[in-house]
Amino acid sequence: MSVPSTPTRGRPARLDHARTVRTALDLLDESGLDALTMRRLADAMGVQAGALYRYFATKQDLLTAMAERMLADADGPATDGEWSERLAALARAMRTALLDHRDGARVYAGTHSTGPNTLGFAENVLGVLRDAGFDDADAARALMAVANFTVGHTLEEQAALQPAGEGPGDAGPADAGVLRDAVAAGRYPHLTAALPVFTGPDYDAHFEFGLRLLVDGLRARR
Amino acid sequence: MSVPSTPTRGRPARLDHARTVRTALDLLDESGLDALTMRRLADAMGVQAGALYRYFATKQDLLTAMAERMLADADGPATDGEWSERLAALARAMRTALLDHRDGARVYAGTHSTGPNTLGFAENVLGVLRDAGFDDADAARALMAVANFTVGHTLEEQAALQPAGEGPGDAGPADAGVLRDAVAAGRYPHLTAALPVFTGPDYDAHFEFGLRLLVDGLRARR
DNA sequence: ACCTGAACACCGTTCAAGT
DNA sequence: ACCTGAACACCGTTCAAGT
Repeated sequence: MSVPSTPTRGRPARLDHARTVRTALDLLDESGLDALTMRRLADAMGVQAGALYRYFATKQDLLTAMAERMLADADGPATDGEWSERLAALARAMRTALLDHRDGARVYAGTHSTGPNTLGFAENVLGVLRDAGFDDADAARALMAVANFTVGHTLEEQAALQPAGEGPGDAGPADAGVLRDAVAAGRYPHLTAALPVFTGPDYDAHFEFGLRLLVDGLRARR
Repeated sequence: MSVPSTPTRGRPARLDHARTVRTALDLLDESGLDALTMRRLADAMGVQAGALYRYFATKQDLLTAMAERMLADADGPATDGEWSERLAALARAMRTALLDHRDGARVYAGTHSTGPNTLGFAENVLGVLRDAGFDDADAARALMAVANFTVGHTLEEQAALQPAGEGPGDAGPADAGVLRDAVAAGRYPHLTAALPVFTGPDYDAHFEFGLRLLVDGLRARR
């Protein structure tokens, strides 16, 4: 009882689950997913690479823990208002949570967390939908549709964001020129007309458009 | 003029772009993306790993060529009928093209092809939408929404398909049990109700549901 | 021109041994 | 109990040298 309540006193443990995940997310933001290696993470924690395996059985487990932690920011209390606006707010929160970390969507897409943040988010979305009158099957499938769209969109958005040459997938600003040249080289009248919309950087509007389609589709179904 | 028109006569070249991409897709189907290394591909072609770099500047270029080739199967002539059914048919063709190869969605999501199959597919979708009366911006954004949903969905579907233990992301059939346990351990009334839909393997229905939402959303907008 | 051989600078993961 | 040191079995990529 008389021991200090702050366990950081005394010889601080160099490694623990939460601190390691936080450091990994910092490293992700600084250098991207491709540069996030167990060795570099160990370095950042002042430890040898092998020591990480006392806390994470595999690198995949680490990535899953990172994905779970990201979703903490999307797992807030549901806003009030109409079901359609509450659903949209949750989808926006998910996109924002992934955008908050470099390669966030790639990390999320490559894992399958069953942690409280991930399940809590799903629970919130399902609650909004079931309260709105959708049955179990429709609510479940609507959640999947919204989540899959959001992940697919954010994957694309973050690929377009990163500077060319970094990470896989030669997306990025330089990609716009490559795409323009490729479209110009062939006979793509429709693509030529639509090209300015693609190369334009207004991903907020793109996301809102797709989200609107899903919500309106759900409204038509109710 | 008198040389044989079949260049396969004489000493056959061990390497060429198209044959290498085909072999890489075969290897992908057999062993999955994580087992697709430049060394193993070189082995399958009867060549040293370094030799591949005469045809592909990086492994990323190889993956992009693979993605481009996959989409050949989605780039057929547009069917006739109503715009909504033509659009749905194109989305289904894309999903099928990705499903046709193990980890197909992961390969596709990690690349940004500007080849004729990829651009041709986009051109087809845009043509259907613009012919239906959508303006350039709406057509472009509708294409993105449908493509992003399709990729997100198929990513999820293929992750759930693969046996546990293989590839990253401990999805797979075993994942259903993990998810069930996690849901049972917490207080998730909505998730508990919806769980059978998630663990059920009817991905066709899941895809059709999301696709329907998007199409109905577009109909409401026209 | 096309490919080999060998190297460079890394990886994830394991595990006996130290403290 | 927690971490080190060192190894194992690999990677993607480069490049002089061969044919």
